[in-house]
Amino acid sequence: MATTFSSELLPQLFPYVTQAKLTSNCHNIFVVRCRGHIPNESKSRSPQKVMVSTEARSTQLQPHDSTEPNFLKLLSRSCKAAKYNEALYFLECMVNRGLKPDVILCTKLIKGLFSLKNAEKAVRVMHILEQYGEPDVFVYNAVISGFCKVNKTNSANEVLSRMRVRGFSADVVTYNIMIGSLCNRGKLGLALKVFDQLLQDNCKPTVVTYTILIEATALEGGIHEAMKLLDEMLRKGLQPDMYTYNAIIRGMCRGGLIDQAFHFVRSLPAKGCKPDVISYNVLLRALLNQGKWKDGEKLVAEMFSRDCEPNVVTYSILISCLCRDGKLDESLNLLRVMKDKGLNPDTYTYDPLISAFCREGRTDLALEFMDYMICNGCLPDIVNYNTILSAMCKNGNANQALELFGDLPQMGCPPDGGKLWLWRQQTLF
DNA sequence: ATAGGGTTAG
Repeated sequence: MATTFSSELLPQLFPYVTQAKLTSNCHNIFVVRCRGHIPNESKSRSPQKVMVSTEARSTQLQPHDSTEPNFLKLLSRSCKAAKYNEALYFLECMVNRGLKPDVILCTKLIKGLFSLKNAEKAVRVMHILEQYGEPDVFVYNAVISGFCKVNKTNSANEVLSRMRVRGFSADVVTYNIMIGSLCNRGKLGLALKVFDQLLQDNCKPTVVTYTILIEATALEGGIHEAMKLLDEMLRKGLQPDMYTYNAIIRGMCRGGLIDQAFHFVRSLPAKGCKPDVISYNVLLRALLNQGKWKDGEKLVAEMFSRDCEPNVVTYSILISCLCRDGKLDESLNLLRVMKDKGLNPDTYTYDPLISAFCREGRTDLALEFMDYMICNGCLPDIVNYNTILSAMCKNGNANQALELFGDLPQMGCPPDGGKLWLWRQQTLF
């Protein structure tokens, strides 16, 4: 089958890549060159990191020896620089010297450690606060949220009882974290039970609570049920915001009710709101999914005229749908247009193009394209790699796939659950 | 200092 893209277009778009095309193992060359830009947190705990600079000298906040570093300041700096392991070290130095830990910094630190997937250390910070400082509900919410995000419900519940034992009761944010987590895992029924608990606990739901439930309900129970929740929150005097309305719009679009979605969007000004770029993106996606390109174009024009300019996601949607319809030339063209407008394509933007090259049986071009994105400051994520790995396996190039697979950890992109999937693919051969 | 939104693979 002939490729649907013109090979002349590539050199114009990717001069750097095509120039290097003839060198073998091009992918790795780019990888090595670009890896230097990957920000890498210093994990150093060496004493020379704990130097006192003049501006780090003692202030009035914490009494300490003037020959000793100001650990509070160092802690704050490390947190700001997202060096959380280092920050934990300074926190430990602080409390070892009898200084009281700062609760706000510790909350940040907990979030940061969870983002490094280090729940254990995050819990250690909570313990330090309990022992040497004064934890508050923000701290416990951060820990509960961290556990919920990695689906450790039991640990989250333990923290919940722990905070209660210490005299803190769950607030609406605590409830929203738990409700949101359940909804994300498709357990709307349980989420609604927790919602009942919230009400019995004479805790007042907020617009966020209802928005979470509306989103999940639109997905599971349909838009009709979701609209009932919208009515309920209005009856309670809660004012929906664009998060809420966009959840409704998305629900309508997902159910194929595009006309109703448009009608709803047109009614927003009367409700004191106006559609934002997300509302438009949802509508655009729905139109293009039905192949309504003319209407899509009109909508994009409206975005410009309504002072709601297309953003990276808008372009990603257009590029994705063009690729789906086999219009690779136009996709590549659009990629250039968005870059000219100063928008930075991300992994979502590039993936449909990678996918399109793969569909043409050109995993070689897909790899080159990946080099191109790396050199444009966008590191491929696991989805991008899986796109290529999958194509390689399908084309019977399992060895090539395995080689690339082996490179993932050093690319700063360790394989996900797709590892199992890869082995499943392998058994086909 | 904490909670909710749009677009990628299989």
